[in-house]
Amino acid sequence: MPELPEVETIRAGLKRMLIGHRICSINVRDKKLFIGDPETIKNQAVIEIARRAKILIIRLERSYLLIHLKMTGQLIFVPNGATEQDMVVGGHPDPAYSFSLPHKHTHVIFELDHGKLYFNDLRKFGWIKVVESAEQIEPHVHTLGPEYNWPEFSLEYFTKKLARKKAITVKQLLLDQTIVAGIGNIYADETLFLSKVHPQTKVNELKPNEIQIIFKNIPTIFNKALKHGGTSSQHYRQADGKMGTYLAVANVYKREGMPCTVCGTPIERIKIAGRSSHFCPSCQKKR
DNA sequence: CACTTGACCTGTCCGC
DNA sequence: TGCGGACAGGTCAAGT
Repeated sequence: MPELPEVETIRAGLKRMLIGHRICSINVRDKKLFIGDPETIKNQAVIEIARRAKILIIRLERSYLLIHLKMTGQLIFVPNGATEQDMVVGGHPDPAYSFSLPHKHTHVIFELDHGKLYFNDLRKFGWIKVVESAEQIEPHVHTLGPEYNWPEFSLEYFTKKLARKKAITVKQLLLDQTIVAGIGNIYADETLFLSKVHPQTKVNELKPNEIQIIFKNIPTIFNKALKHGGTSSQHYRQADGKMGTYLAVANVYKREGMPCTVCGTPIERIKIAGRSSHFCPSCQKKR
């Protein structure tokens, strides 16, 4: 679930809370999710926190921590002196999705001089990796396409990339991280709704004006999601444990059977290449 | 090379 | 109530 807006929200939160603080100790409870030697990052201060696509890059004095949350990963910081009540985070209307820390899905605990950073991941797809130089980050980012707000992500670039695709649908295209980095299932659906393009439309059937509209709507959706602190349907939480609020303003994602916000037609859900895809059959006509 | 499928995990939900 | 199976969806390796 963490897509670009979610990871960026976590990055901003961690930056606010962790910069300048020192890692005192690391408790790795599941070694499978932690690549590298935890001892090497001990006593290093946090210098900067960056992001590339859905990967968090925490720069320490002599090392980098790379973190991918995949689907159910969480990074939550709890300051020293937090009360028992502060420890119960989540804020989900269903108490089953609120929790205190640590719990059975807490796999790594970073103890800093002013509090603890918890890495939780129900499905254990996420990972944390320690590297010693910027060069060692390269293998993890070299296949990624540009960020949505880089000058490299131009209409010309986007059109050119599309021209090399044939068989795939526009939904699959948006999920392809080598074209533009950071889009996942939620914002692919939301972008296509805003663009009035059916998710099953083949890439080589897109009209030039549709390509232009999709290109323009990618930043629109990302910026809207960032404003809402991301989408918390279940697991995603911000770095302070709070939920994101995008779901309340989503047009199609998780709205199967509910009326389209534009025309009232019930939203439909279909499978495209194994992923669920939500769309309005009236606003997004198939062809 | 373009594209598809399966694997990685664990919890929830649905139908019988 | 229990139980099997589908589903959640980011990414990569392996297969076509």
